[in-house]
Amino acid sequence: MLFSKTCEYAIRASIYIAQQSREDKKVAIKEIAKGIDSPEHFIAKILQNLSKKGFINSVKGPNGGFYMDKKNLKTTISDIVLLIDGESLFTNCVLGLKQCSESKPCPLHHEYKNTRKNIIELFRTSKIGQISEQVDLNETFLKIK
Amino acid sequence: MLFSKTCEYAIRASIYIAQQSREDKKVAIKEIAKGIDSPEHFIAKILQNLSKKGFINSVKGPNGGFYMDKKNLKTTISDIVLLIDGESLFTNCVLGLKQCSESKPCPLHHEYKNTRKNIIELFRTSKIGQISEQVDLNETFLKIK
DNA sequence: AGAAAAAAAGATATAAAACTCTTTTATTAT
DNA sequence: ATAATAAAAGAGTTTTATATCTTTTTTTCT
Repeated sequence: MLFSKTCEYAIRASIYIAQQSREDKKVAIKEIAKGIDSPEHFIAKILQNLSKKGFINSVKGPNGGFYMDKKNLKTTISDIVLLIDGESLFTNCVLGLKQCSESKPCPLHHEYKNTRKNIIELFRTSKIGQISEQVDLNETFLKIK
Repeated sequence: MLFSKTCEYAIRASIYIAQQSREDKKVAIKEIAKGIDSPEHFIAKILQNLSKKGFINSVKGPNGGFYMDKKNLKTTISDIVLLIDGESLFTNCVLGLKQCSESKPCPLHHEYKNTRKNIIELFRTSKIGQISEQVDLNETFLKIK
């Protein structure tokens, strides 16, 4: 697994919120949990965190909920991964060595270099807003039963 | 992280054993733990498992220890990952959807396809025996302090 | 002002991963 | 045969990730 469960949910939730936001809808936790098939209380915690860090917007009270403004629609997968899982996927040694580097490489360092570049590039260029469009067109899905 | 800690240790230990085996040395758990900088009792469990599944060879008693025969030197990283972490890295949806597929893809499915192919190819073609040669030549390292 | 809705915050519970310790079994050398 | 060595096996602990439950705060609507 590349991501923690928390991170998977965070990405899926962000895409869900983005999709609704493009129609100017705010969505409540309960709806998000259903929409991405995640535990309600768990995703609540995650949304709280995303909100505190400014990746999503929120309004309390009746007719409140979560949404994403123009700026936040430009958030990338990479941004979310960095927030939730930290930079380890992008920087840590694939074999878990603390000091692995170009000059003192682990046995997989050079072999893995290109793949890592691939991963970083992919997630850096994937914008939540853009991704959500495909979901809106029913080309891709956030939950599958 | 691509691998569990257990899997990282398993790979490093296998490479270490392979390296020593090419000089026809058997190695004890204690030496392996030192050689790859891992918790001794933890790696013991992992070696037990690798041995039971036939990926490494072992002999009990004085002058005993672990080694790899010709056949086992051909073991790939992929083989070890499959044994320890299972196939999830190679097959599971990157966003954690249970039913993600070509016909019902998650929002990252197509984007991630190539990267995944990369990962699989890399680990399928990386043989422990071959990797251990670079370590022997001090070109790459199993622990770095 | 009061009731209801919804997120924020805090505390707790459960499960899985990582790690440790102890006992047993097999092998070898004296 | 006995003692020593080393892996195998079993059981236990600690830590981290995942998930749940409860209370508080903010906002809106009547």
